[in-house]
Amino acid sequence: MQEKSNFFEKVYAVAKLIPFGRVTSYGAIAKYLGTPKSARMVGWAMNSAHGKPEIPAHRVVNRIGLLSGKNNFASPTLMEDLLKSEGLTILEDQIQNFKSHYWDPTEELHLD
DNA sequence: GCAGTGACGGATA
DNA sequence: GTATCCGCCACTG
Repeated sequence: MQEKSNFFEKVYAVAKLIPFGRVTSYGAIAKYLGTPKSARMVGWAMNSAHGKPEIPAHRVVNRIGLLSGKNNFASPTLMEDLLKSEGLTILEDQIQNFKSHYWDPTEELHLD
């Protein structure tokens, strides 16, 4: 099948590469795709990721580690619950020590 | 077909 | 340092 949006496919690919206990930001993925300004589209892509359980959308948060999309999950507490299960600390819908768990695809994947 | 909106982010005032 | 605007691409109304 022809992918209507290659952008989404890339987002999914990166999201699935996020290691356990790590998190990244929409902008980081967008940047990896070469369109750092399209961070919104990354979030939109994650919205489509609902039908793709292999995509850890809960590991994708905004730039400050805020669970901005938790409301979009099956349950608003599912996102933080999953993150907590990965050893992360969530306080007021925000990842504590987010920077330490931050996973940048442009660095970890060694952009070639 | 046009306009508005969206799980964001950076820039400008 | 805080507040507001614009831009990005895709989807819905």
